[in-house]
Amino acid sequence: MENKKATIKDVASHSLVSIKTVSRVINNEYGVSKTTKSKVLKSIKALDYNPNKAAQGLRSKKSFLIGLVYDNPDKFYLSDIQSGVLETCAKNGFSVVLFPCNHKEKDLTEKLIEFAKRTNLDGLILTPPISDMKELVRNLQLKIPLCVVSPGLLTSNPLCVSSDDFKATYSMTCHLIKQGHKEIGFIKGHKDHGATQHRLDGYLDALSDNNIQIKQENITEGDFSFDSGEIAAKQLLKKGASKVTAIFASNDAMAAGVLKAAHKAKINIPNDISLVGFDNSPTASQAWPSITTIAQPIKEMASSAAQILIDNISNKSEKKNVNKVFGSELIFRESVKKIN
Amino acid sequence: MENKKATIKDVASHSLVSIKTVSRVINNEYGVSKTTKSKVLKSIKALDYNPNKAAQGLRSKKSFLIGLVYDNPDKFYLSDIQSGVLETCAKNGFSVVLFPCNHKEKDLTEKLIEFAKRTNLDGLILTPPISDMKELVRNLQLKIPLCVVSPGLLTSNPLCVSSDDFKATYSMTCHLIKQGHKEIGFIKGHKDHGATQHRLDGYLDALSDNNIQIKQENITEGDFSFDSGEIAAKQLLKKGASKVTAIFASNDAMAAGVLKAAHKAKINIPNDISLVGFDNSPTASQAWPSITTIAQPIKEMASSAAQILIDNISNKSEKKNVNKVFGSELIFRESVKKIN
DNA sequence: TTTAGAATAGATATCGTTGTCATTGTATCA
DNA sequence: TGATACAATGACAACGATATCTATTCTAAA
Repeated sequence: MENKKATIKDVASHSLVSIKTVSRVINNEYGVSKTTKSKVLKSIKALDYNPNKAAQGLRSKKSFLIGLVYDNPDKFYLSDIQSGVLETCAKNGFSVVLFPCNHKEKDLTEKLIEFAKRTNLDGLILTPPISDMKELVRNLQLKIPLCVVSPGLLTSNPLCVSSDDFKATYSMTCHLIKQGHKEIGFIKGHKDHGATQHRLDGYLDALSDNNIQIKQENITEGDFSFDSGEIAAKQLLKKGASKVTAIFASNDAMAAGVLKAAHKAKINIPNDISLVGFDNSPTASQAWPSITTIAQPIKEMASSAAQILIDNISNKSEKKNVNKVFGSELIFRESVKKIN
Repeated sequence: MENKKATIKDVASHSLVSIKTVSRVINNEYGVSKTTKSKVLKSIKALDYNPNKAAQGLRSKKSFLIGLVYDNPDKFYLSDIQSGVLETCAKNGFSVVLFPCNHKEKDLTEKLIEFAKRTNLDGLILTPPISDMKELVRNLQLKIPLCVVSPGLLTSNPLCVSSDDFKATYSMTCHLIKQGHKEIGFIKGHKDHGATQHRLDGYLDALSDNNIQIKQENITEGDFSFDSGEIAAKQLLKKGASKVTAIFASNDAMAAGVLKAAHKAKINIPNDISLVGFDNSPTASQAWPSITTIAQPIKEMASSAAQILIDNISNKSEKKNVNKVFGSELIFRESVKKIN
């Protein structure tokens, strides 16, 4: 049978110091001599001691719990976000509480506050499209430490990690142009996502900068879902397959939808039409043909968000405005063909 | 500004009862009159009181935390598992702590025990392939309440939810046979997953029961990954496309791999070869052609696992052996064609 | 009426930590 | 040498709930 769990008292008497000193060692506090510290550490190991989180939390008014808020149907994206946050939190002795939600819900702000209070969270990480909701972010950050991931617009929120969607889409569009494409269809993302506008802007600016006329009929609505990609593709393609020579889908799921539509319409990709996506999800590499796309370090971003948030919670030091921006990478595959 | 959070004392003095009575109300304990109860509940609402989990946990030696252990590359599967567990835990006032791991890790049992101790978990939910590790399950359940999801073999573990993989694969194989297929290729799953054997057995028994000869060359290895499906398909197909008329992949990811291999080899599905998968993941519905597959109520299973575990933790009553079995559903799509 | 037992309520100890403040020891300075 | 500063340490209260044990009130049966 297991012995009872060791407490700080056991460690204290084992190493012949006061419990306060043990506490100091546990929390890496200032004012413990090296010899005492190593003595205590030895006892901790010998007794297989783990601080009781409940007691720590009760006394220090912390819960060591961070909430991860999301409303994103993309499982691949979510999975990366989760593992990034998870790893960093674990490293810092924090646990993660998931909060899936519906960003269209009316009382979302209240629900989140209620959730944070009920669960006694130390902080919250918001992912798109929740991080895009300016008003919500503003209200929420008055109540609880926040770190937002890829917000649509730079808000007044002090803690933030973001990606360079504009630059990435711009580069990719230039790449298509360099491959000889001039009539490039574009499928927009979900209108509630900040990234949607950034990606569109990258596309538009690249066209302008290359003196290519922007045509509204080449730009279609989508919502980041596979189905919306398929529908949008039908629209772009029915205007005569001769029209657009390439399609830029705002994410890989929609690009996969385009692929399906093309298959159905017996349009060959990339021979008839080139295709690019965004996200570098497995969908893109597993499709046939494999899809040229843009990779962002989602996991690193999430990891970084967690670290920034934890530092902010733990540090009594001044709160700086942090906004870490991550770069993207173009991934070239089979779905793009040079023309002319 | 927010007032300080209300404590049980505030509620007690607000409703003019003792803190113990409030505690009784919170915990739905026996021995509080209806009038007192409603009075207290009113105060709780009025003061917007939430019990402090840390204090509750400290005193009652519970953490209200459940660990979800997984090592599964299938994001869709995981996502369903997570949301099922999450919902049920939230409903019961529990939080979920995720524990991704590597099932091949040597000291996994120790790591898990360490994790459970450090985080002070009240219970653990194990998913495949961790739930398939008999030895680990046996050792672990001595230390902490456990609920296993879809274990390969019925262990002595009292808490368990499982699916009828055998029956499902059997039915689907019979379906293929009814469509005129006799040479049916089969791609096995990862050898460490219990489901792998069950699914194979369903296939084998269906062939036997229909007096179809079992051919070892029609059965290939796989590991549930897209790539392994593609490789296995190449094997099955190179033996002359005339050989097998249908392929049964043990999951959808591998079925998608088969699809890619077929595309590359200019083999038309379903006209040249029929294809079925297992899992009913989005992969199957979004593929072109869409893939006939088998749906299991993963989310419900996960939800049920959480409920069973929580009941077991909370109930002082006798611990029954629980093994809830869930049925499957055949989903017919475009990838199967009747022949002859 | 009496009384047993159920229903209800309260006083106080306790869980395992950290916070506050006091005390000790030791090196440095005038 | 004595004063002083500062590092190192400890005693004890407090966090907010539940557990235990005791006391009161109410109800219904004897």
